[in-house]
Amino acid sequence: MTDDAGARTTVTQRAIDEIKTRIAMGEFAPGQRLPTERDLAADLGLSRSSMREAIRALTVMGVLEARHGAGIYVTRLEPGDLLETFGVVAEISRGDTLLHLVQVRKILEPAAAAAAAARIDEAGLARLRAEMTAMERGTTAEEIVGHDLEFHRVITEAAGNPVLGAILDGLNSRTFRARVWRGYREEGVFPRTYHEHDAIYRALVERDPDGARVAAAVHIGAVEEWARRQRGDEG
Amino acid sequence: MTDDAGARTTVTQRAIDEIKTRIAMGEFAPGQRLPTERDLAADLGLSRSSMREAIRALTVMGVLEARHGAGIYVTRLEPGDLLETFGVVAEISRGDTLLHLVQVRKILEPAAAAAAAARIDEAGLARLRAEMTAMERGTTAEEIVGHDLEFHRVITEAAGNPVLGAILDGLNSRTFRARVWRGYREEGVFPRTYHEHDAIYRALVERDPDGARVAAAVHIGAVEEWARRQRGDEG
DNA sequence: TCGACGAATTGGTACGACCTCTACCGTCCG
DNA sequence: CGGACGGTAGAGGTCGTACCAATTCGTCGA
Repeated sequence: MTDDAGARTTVTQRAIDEIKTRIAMGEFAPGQRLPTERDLAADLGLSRSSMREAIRALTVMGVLEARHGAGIYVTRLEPGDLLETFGVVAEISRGDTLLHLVQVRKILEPAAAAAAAARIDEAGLARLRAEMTAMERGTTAEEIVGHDLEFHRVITEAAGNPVLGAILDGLNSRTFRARVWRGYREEGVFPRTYHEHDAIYRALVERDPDGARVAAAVHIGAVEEWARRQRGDEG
Repeated sequence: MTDDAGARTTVTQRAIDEIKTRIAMGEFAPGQRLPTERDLAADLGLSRSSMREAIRALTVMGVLEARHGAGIYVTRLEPGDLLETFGVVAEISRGDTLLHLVQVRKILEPAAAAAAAARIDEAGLARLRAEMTAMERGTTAEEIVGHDLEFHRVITEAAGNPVLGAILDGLNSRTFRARVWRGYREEGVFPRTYHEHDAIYRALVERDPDGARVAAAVHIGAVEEWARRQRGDEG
């Protein structure tokens, strides 16, 4: 994909690619400050307006960070920064895509649970216990969902793969938000969720990767079933 | 997550969120045409420059598509459109993150292969055969990598989950693969790769999900091993 | 009837002006 | 002498206008 020599492409797009390339080449290192918008525009031979569009795009992508009055900086380029847009995808998606999202989660979450079983420490287990009880005691749907989300976040963190964690974070946000709107308790899903979480927790305590994998698969399977029923009448 | 009433946030960011929300709410449907930049800016009470930045950001995200002279349209909002930025992550990432990316692929690819085993048709199998022979006959690294990429794409397509396919596509982005293969050739791994692909292919022919899963895991495992060795010494 | 021209529309680019926030530095007071 | 205050230059944020370029579509002429 050699850039076709400035052919039919917008100036802004070229600027985006240029900056991206310079970062990939190591010319702009993580955390480093970039030249000013004005200098950068002059350097690439385009107007500040266009340069700003390019910078904004890269900012949304999580590659750059603009600090008012201070300058433009390259982010740390960690998965969490770069995969933030993943959550947006989940939020905008509708219909069958929602189901597909859950199915991907059904693949990743068990793997994360298995990895976590081999690595989680006592502090992590304690956090899981705390989230579980907090979830039981929660009153508002939003509160309960928040602890549910945190429960999963602790596990993905313990899995030790930030990329995996960032993806699952994005995947979860949508599912859980939907649950808030729908009202969690209908159909008595809440107690079942507790037991599923408990099963995952116990497997982690026993450092049983396969047990954790299965328990997580069961849990997400239930979510998938829920998503399948909801399909189509949302968004 | 109620938008904090125009607190400390830039005008452009508000515009991005506003459009995003309207799409999520269904006010702007996939494929639909939006008002003109000028109207949109007036509607949200900001300048056209700022509105353009917002639109550009959403364009890069794969949510909008601007057609010169024609107008701005919402994309089909399919996973392939939205997850295009995922490839950027792979292009920019370095060090440990590269390893983490491969590890995620190691989770997803076997699952995709297993799903494909149950669904792939004769045409798909024929394409796999074609890519394998083309890869054998290829001369340049780029050519070979292209067929390798296509081989995997056929499988993920057959898996029937566009989200999964889009993620794996991003993980396998050209630049990323090019970097992998650059080092690969020196070690004469080509023949081994062929055999690994062949193992996957045979499992698919026999409609053996578990066989396909294992074969794919072995294949990606080799890539992971390579990434682990390369870790750290690449810009 | 149909094709070509041209005006209106719409995104793309460029300046230039001004505002707001940040960081830095010199001065003044304790 | 040292820390707090305040000013100032520099950077991003916003705005408005003007003009370019691609598309669209209606109109006019062959």
